[in-house]
Amino acid sequence: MNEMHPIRAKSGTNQEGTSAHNRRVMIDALRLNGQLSRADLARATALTKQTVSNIIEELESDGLVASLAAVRKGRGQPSTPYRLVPEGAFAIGLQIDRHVTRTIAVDLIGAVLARGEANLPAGGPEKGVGTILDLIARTRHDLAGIAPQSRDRFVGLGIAMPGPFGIDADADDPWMMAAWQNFPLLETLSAGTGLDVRLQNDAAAAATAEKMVGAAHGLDQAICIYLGYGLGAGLILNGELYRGANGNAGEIGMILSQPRAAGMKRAPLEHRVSIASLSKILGLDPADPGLYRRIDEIAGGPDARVTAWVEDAAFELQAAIQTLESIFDPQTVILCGGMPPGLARLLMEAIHPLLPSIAEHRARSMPRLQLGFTDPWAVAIGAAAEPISRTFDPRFSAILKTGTAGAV
Amino acid sequence: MNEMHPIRAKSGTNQEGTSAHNRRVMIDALRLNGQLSRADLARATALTKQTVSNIIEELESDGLVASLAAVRKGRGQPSTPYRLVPEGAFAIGLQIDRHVTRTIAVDLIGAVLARGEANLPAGGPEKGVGTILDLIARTRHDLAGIAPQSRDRFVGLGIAMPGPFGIDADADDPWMMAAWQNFPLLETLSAGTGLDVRLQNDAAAAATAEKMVGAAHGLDQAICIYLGYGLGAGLILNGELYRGANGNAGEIGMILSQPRAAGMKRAPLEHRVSIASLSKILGLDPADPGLYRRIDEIAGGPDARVTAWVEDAAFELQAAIQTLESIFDPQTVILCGGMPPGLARLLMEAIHPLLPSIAEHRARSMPRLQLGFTDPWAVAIGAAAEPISRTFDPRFSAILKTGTAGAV
DNA sequence: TCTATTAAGTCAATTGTCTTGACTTATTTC
DNA sequence: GAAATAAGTCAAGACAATTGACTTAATAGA
Repeated sequence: MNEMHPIRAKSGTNQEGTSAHNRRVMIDALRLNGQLSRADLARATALTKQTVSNIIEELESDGLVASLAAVRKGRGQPSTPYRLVPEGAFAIGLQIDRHVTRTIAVDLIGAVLARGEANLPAGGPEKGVGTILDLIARTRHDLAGIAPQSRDRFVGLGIAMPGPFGIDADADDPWMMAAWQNFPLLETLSAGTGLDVRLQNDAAAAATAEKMVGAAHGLDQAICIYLGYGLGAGLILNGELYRGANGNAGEIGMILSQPRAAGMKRAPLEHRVSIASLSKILGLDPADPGLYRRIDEIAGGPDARVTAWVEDAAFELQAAIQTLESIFDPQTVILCGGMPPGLARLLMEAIHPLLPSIAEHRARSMPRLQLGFTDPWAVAIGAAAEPISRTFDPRFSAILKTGTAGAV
Repeated sequence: MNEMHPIRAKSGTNQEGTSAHNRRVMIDALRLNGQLSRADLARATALTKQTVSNIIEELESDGLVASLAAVRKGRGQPSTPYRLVPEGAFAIGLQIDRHVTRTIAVDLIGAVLARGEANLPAGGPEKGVGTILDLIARTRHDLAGIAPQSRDRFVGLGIAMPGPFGIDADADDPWMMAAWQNFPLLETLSAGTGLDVRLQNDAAAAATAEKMVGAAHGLDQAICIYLGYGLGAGLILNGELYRGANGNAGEIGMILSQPRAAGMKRAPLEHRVSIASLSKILGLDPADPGLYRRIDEIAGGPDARVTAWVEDAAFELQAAIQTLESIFDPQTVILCGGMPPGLARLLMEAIHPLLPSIAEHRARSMPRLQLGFTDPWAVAIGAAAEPISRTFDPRFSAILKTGTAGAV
């Protein structure tokens, strides 16, 4: 029917989908609980002992899990716990951040094994791609020195860069991020590295990092506010990063804040709450490689400009947090970003007390707001964690026949 | 391991999960495309013809799908299209809305077959439950008159009432909604009706209605703003209603709007954008059963109070829509609610032009904002649609062994 | 110290579901 | 009228989880 319109339908599944899901569930359970016996896994996943045994045997021969010494605990045969093998998989993360690009190599458990950094030449992607490919090659080489088995065990290359994507960007953007967005980056890097390449915005990457090895580890509903050069949020909903219809979900920096007084105009939140805005106030050059150190110095000794910025940013963040809580009803909100830890602490202090919200409910067992990574490398780590997550985390689309199944 | 802490893990799946998913996918495809042949279904779902044939045969013998006359279209054997059988399943929806309660009976395709309404007696749930059970019984009786087969084909009872849930509510709430929330409603109604009972807030129910039979039909990423006595949003993310950690996602009425001038305090959005706030301004009694008619009359003839409220509400809604677009990057935003259509039109006009946002992207093919149901019955329809959706729509949790699988 | 109990884990057969490839049927095109 | 095309069926096969009995190895209790 409907020759004209394509038929809209979700994909079906089969035994392969079942098996792939169950393998992912095992890995996820080991990631969350550290180590579990086959019997533990059977109970936790509602599968039978036999099924778990078969899957674990497979995963072991694939080099993804390994057994530990048997433990005696009470009556019955001692159990043999299993753990993830860090060297079971590797991924590369690439951050493209205006004037600088960073690479990170991580293993299956998200541990950072190698990193690299380079300045991006002026002139946009045509020139920058060479630098990037060199940097990736160098990082892979470094990684091969530490973990020779990595050569055959890459699951992908994750890229993080500032969003939003697919929007006609400001012409006056000095960093030519618009040019980067229009450049066929995925195709070029896929061809240049032979890896499976995906793109996410930097806030999403930061959230991926928090989920894999940070404050959101084990949480299924968490909102990560990422305060870097810009402002964004990574949305972890039902255990997965939410991307929206066009991959631009979480662009809270583009929210227009209400005019605060008559005559004031609505302005994007990012204009008040970002390292870019702070740099502007401090008269610093955002291209300065030592920017973070400079900000750290200035923020350390009391500085009226910093205090005013913090107050203003905190005012907006209070509202943003209250808004996000009202909309998402998350388990927690995590503030992270590429900023000096001292500045992050000032912000956290200024944000408290939080505005009242539905987050103040009876069942709360976790702080409403937590501080996540403030390391400038967190985005690159998240970029690297994305292929690991995509390949090994249980998710709906991994079950479907046409879903991007990954390789588990 | 970890005797103290329960093991955290997702559930595994098996052949049953596979089969259940594939059945749901078939039903979903027929719902979206109206009618499809087995071959169409095989192509659309990536399953084999044989598998589709087996599943369709089963669904047909279960009375959920039926064949239509064969159609010749080009070379090859004519195809036999299948469609959903409306009488294949039925559900009851119950709306509890302060002074009034409504019931709706729908079939598999979401068509309304019976409805009922009653005033809720003062005195809260202890007294109200009797009224409700009577009303449900009456609706089931009416339905049995139209569709005798409904007796054996109920998939559940969906309840919608104002949220948020689990929050210590205002003591000065004149409608005793807090008492309703503390009352063991699900248990009582489950025992009283023998049906599977679920609860959602009214905005979520409105979104469920839009998804099943309204403006969000076939959309996977849509935000429904529900403007009724209160204000809320129903979030359709990846084709499913998002509930948040505690079932309170979408409570945008609780967002504290920024002070608009020095000296003004932050106030919940709901205080400006709701029928409650309009009633207050107009000096109307919200308990008046004729409230909507009265508002319609007043809004019809130019009225300065209405104009001022519309302007104010539209100002806030502009910001709310821009915020939601920035956060979710949805395909569209739908404004719906329990208000006179004339008022809805005034609001829609006043909201335009929309504030700029990432929704203005290159690939846009749908209006950023659409008007959905303004029928006061929409929430009850959505409540009734929820069990249908839960039972027949493809979703992750339906695949899992311990997921609430429903009965497909 | 011996025995019963408990729990982990394996073995072999079974079941349920999708897949495969050949086949039948019905229609249009040339 | 023959060839091409597409829908749909048949029967055997493949795959993955399940079942129930069994083995192994520990502790608890008499």
